[in-house]
Amino acid sequence: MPKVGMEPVRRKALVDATLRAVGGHGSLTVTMSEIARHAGVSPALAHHYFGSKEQLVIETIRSLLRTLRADAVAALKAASTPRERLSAVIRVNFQAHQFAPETVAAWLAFYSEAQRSEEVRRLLVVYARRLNSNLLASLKQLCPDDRAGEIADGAAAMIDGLYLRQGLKSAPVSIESSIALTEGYLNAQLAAVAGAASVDAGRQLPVTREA
Amino acid sequence: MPKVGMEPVRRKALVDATLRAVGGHGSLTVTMSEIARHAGVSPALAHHYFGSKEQLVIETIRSLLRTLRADAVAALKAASTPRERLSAVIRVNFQAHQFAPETVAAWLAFYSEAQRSEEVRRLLVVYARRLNSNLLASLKQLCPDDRAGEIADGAAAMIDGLYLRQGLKSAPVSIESSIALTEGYLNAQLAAVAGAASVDAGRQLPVTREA
Amino acid sequence: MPKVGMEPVRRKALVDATLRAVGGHGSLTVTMSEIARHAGVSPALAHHYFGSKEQLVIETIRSLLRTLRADAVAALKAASTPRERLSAVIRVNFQAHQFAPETVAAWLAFYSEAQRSEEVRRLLVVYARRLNSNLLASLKQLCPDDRAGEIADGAAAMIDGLYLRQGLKSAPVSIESSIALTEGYLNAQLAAVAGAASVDAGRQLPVTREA
Amino acid sequence: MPKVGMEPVRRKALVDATLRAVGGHGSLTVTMSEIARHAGVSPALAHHYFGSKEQLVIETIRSLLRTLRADAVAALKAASTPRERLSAVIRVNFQAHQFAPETVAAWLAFYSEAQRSEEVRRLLVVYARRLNSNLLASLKQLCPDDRAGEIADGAAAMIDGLYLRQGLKSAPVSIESSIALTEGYLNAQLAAVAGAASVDAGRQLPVTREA
DNA sequence: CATGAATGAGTATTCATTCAT
DNA sequence: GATGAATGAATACTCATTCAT
Repeated sequence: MPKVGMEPVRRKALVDATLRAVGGHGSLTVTMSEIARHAGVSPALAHHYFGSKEQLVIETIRSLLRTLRADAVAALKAASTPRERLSAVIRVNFQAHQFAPETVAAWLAFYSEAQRSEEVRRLLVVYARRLNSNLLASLKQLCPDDRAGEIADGAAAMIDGLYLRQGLKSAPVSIESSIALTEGYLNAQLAAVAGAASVDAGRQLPVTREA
Repeated sequence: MPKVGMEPVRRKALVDATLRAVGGHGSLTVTMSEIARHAGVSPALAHHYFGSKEQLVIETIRSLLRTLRADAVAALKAASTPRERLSAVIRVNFQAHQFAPETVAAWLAFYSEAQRSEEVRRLLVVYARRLNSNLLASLKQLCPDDRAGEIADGAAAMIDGLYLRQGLKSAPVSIESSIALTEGYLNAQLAAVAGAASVDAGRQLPVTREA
Repeated sequence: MPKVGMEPVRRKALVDATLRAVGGHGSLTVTMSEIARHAGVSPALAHHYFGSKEQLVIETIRSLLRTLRADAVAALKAASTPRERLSAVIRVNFQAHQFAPETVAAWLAFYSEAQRSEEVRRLLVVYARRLNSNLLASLKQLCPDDRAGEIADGAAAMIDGLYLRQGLKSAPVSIESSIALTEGYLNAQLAAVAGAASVDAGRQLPVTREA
Repeated sequence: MPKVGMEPVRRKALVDATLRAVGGHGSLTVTMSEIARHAGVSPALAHHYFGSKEQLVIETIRSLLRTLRADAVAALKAASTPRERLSAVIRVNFQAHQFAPETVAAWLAFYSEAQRSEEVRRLLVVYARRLNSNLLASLKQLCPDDRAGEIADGAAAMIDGLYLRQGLKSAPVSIESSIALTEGYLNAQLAAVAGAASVDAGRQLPVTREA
């Protein structure tokens, strides 16, 4: 006996099932039947709610990004200095759930799908831009704008690369090491900027412009 | 009009066609027919020479890695100092052919496939290890072993991450910027090591051990 | 217009269609499409319900053997003496449906398949054993055990051989002749046993042990 | 360097290879490539000499029957009485080579093929008729014509049936048992005829009409 | 709300056969 | 005389999707 008000429950179950199935399988070649089985419903129901596999996948990516954004917002709120905010961003990206092999595998599959689906590509670009701008906002308070942009690009690339290697499973880079590596990058780059700044101190404004 | 001695010609044509087709399509869901069409032969011939799609894909990855290795060997030979060798490794990875959107897309597809095919995973792990050890060999001549390991991991991650972003196409990180970013990372890390070394100069051997 | 509860209907239709198609074609090289057409459904549905052609064939053999067993059980129940039971077994094997050219052709195809499929071989061995033991049970009540075994083997071989010839179509051995031939074999063998027994009467127990 | 006069050599090699391959595989689904490999030549050569797979198979059956006939002729020549000739026929059919699992499997495959190929059917019918007439010729010298016909049919069926069971491999009927069973059948039937004849002695001519 | 039933459109793979050399 | 090269046609099997219930 079908109950009313099941729609949000089913939608969430299907989205979660998709993430799990795609993650477990490592690609979007999972069948709708398998996804539906994970969610404990019939494949027909998945179509009923999402219209197509493509849409279900897109909703799943959206959901993943939503979570990531919420986590980032929460972490940023708890940080008080620019440097702390940078660490917060890094921590969020490497938190256990995101860095789990399953999730990483799903990310990979989505990146791959981005080659074909314009909408998926757009979503991933949005994610990439947000990561960059999160880093940039804090970095601009610690160094000149042009350097900030470079460092943000470098840090973002390193984060993504650490994900990629995690996807190969055999990579010996743990969560802690990943965080340490990224922090180390930021420290070294900021130190270099600071060193240059102190040399140039007579001609240039201090780069730290804490709001 | 069949001619003798076509086997190597066809094999190469098919491997190239696979790279192109997978790259263009962004995933291994390309059909054998499409690959064969790219190579100007019938799908049956692809099976005749490679036995299965899986094997054709594996040969294609092997071929890609072979090229990359040959390029690396050549570049390393032309470099004379450890620091130059590091730059050589970076340059090879970002050279135009490797960094072309098509090739990058193919790489992504292969990484995704690694989740399912043990053999593909093994090949990619070999590549990852080689990149690391290429960096490591030079770094160990410029800084203590433990730091060398960390810097190698960081640089490798950054390289892979820059690839990933390249795959999204909308990323504004050009070949030159990618190289600059990675070089910047190495410079900053090595500078940090050198700074620490000069501070510790009384207790520690100089880290530069140019052969 | 899909109706619920169709599964058993479709399964039966497909099994029947397989028997007909294999029988008509004389070998398992019939295509799934042809079988499905016989059953009035799509090839995809056959796969949906049976998973593979191999399984569909196996289910078909199982069904054929099930029918044969049920017929044998019924016929044996109606017989009261050992000799009548022997006749019942013979009659069942040569009844019109089993001896139809189509069914015989299917049997041949299955025997041939037994060379490749272990499971098919097992099923046919089960059938062969059952035929033997059906004959043996009655024969043991009419003659010594060792003779009973031989006669059972001979009768079973004759039955199978008559099938084989029926498969060639041009053989002029009708159902009635087939039955007469097999009955004749039993009569002659049992007569020989009886003759020998009466000669040995002084030294040996009577072999007839009617229950 | 191809040699002249190879044609008969190649033809024989291919026919033998076909028998072996079909026997080993248990059906005509063996590929031409496999047959050719067995014969140590290219598939193209098989076509060159036989035109098609169908023709190669037919030639193979023809060759098998030719051998069988030659063996029968030789065996019959060595026998002097009708009863000995019957034994000779039986012995030939169960001689080691004919009764080898591989050969039996090939026979089965041919019987199955007879459902589709008119020419194969004709060949097998010829074989069946010859077996019958070989038996019949001798039987007619030992009993009245109508009884001779029945006994020949029975004996032929039994021989074929023993082949069929041999094809299932698990059948415990050895060459010797098979011969004994068939001889036993003939003995019992002939004894029955003789018994009836002696009873009818006053009205009927003696059935033994040794030439 | 939910699903069993059903299929069309595809896809890798196989294989007998052809042909230029 | 012999074969490597090549393919068209076929076939089992898959899967997203639809629809009546």
